[in-house]
Amino acid sequence: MRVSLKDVAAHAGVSIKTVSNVVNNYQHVTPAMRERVQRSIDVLGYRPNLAARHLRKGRTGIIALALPELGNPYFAELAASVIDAASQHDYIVLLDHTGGSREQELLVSQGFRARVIDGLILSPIELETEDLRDRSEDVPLVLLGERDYDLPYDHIAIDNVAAARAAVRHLIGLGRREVAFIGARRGRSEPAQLRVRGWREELAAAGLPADEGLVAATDGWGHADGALAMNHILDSGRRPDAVFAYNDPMAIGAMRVLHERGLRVPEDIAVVGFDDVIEGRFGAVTLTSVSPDKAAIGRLAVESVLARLHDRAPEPRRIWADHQLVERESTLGRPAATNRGAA
Amino acid sequence: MRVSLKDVAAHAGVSIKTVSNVVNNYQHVTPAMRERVQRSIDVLGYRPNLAARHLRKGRTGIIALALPELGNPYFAELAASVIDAASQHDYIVLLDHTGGSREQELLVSQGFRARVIDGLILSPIELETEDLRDRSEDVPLVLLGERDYDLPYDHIAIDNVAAARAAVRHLIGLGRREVAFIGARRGRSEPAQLRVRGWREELAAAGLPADEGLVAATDGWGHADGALAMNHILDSGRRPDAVFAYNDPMAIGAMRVLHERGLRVPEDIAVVGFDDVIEGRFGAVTLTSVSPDKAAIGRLAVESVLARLHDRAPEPRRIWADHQLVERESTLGRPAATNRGAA
DNA sequence: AACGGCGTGTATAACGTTGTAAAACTTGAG
DNA sequence: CTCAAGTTTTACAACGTTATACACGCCGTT
Repeated sequence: MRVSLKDVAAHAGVSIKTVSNVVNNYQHVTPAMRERVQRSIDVLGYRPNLAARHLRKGRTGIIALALPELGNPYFAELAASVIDAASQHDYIVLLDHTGGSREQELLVSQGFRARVIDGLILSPIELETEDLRDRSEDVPLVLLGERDYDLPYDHIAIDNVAAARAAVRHLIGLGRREVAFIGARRGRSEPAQLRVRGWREELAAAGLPADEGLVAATDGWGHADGALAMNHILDSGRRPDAVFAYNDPMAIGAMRVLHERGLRVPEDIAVVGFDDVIEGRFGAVTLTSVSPDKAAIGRLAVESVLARLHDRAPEPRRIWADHQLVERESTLGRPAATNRGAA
Repeated sequence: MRVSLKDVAAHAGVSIKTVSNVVNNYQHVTPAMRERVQRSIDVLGYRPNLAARHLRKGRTGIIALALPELGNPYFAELAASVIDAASQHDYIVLLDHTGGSREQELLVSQGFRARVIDGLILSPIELETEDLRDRSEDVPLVLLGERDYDLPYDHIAIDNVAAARAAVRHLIGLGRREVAFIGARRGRSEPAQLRVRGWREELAAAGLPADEGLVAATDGWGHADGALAMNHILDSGRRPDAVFAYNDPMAIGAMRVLHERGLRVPEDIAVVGFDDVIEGRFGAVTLTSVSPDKAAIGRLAVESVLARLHDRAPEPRRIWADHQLVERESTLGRPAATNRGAA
């Protein structure tokens, strides 16, 4: 059986509370007493029972991180950064994945999935503002990612509109004129709305038409969805000279299709992705991408949720993380002359 | 404040234990009483306190899954499969990542990282047999992956030697004669030993020499490590006509180097990876790979750890999951004639 | 010599739940 | 109408921890 405070107390010949005081570094303990108790702790191999501590203090030391998709390396890297940040505050991270479905996101936000947590960091895809409005749960919630919510929760994200505009501006600067957008999500909600808006705004700023036929909606956000969307655009007879994808896996899926159809990247079509995942640096054509500061996002998310947990909670805020555009082969140089007006 | 059994009991005018009986579907409760209590539960919005339940029962309902690397999509997919399998048994998964370092793996195996778990599924990289031998922790442990341990724990893996032999046999069957192996790990431990052994055995079976100069050791198992290893082999003046990589990211890293150096895949050099990650299906050259049955591995791991937890524990066993070789473009066709003996 | 104040250690009562054993109700037979 | 046997409900203790309030001894001061 596991050894408890009582056993240590008996072994050291002191009261239970004194042992507890030593374990918790309570200040009013003489060095002699502290050492005597510590020796008993070491001898017996005592380790505190977290359930009992939790029951007493009302804290578990666990925060949950709910992500739509673990398979996407962006989220995997983000998870790693959250886990690291949390461990620096002696917190453990319970990873959950929602599959990006509204139903699962709702369950998570209302605390039905993981009921042993002090705080929750949620990266929603389909969840609506109204879904969160009547959240009865009392564990602190921090939102992550692109969606725009008007709610009393901290929200950490990069400036998606600005980032998308930078990507499109880069393409236009290379002489591209017909920039497709891949990954506007199908369905009533529009999670990619900010990036589409950035695309639209930057085209307008450059005096170019925003051809809505160059915006491809998809069901998911994986390689296959990007490939499907690219095929869809090309099958419609359009021939853009650039593609901006919602994320890197979709960009890579699109590049595969371009390769299959004999279109060269970047000569015929330039491609820009989003998230800067490692995979984009090792393809036959390396991928230009918007690189969010994942480490900062993870750190800020943990700090926000812990701040709220410890009641040092300021007003709910929107916190911006940095981003930058990383240029690689997929946008190298100006378009090949042959491509213009080929259709 | 949160509502407890006591509050519900007061509201329904019954004892605490009766409410508990209703919550736990205890059998000796009249339908009338059950409904009356249930109504109070619904009205007050009662939700059980897991910490108290844990303290009382000694179970948390959480199992930990410790993986070396979340960024590798193989592990991400595996994690998803474990999470799904666990949720079918009403268990929650706490994901931990060790970075593949011996120190972290040791901490995890001894329960210092996550101290609130009923069971542990660990995929070790560097951990030695001796490290686990004097494990004092009493939570059930299930091992995952390639390492070969002679210890009283369940171990779930595919037959790595057979899988590696199948990959090499496929290459030899295509007429390849100089097959390099990328990813024998540097350092005293040799986690890739089974796959190297398969490589060696199959070459021997085909009457081909096992040129140890074609085995490249690396520090890690990512894209960059594969690229480094490939460069190392080519810089040494050797010119293999096939490469078998420890995993898909390394294979893709190697393919990038081949592309940069103007070597064609598969004409000049065929490439086979391991794990069959999604990324391998969307490169300019799709990747032939050994595909382990990840869903089965996750399911078996969860079932093993829960069996041990519930004392239906049989002898420690080695459990084999299926695998198959998926052929794609990177091994399509026979070698180009020009390449032979080019060096 | 008595007293207040301070620093250190201790008994006790929670936290919310479930297992045990006993009490309180049914039911049916004599 | 009583009693035994069975069914349903209840009181209470325990799980391991920490907060509260108090007791004790030791100072220096009056």
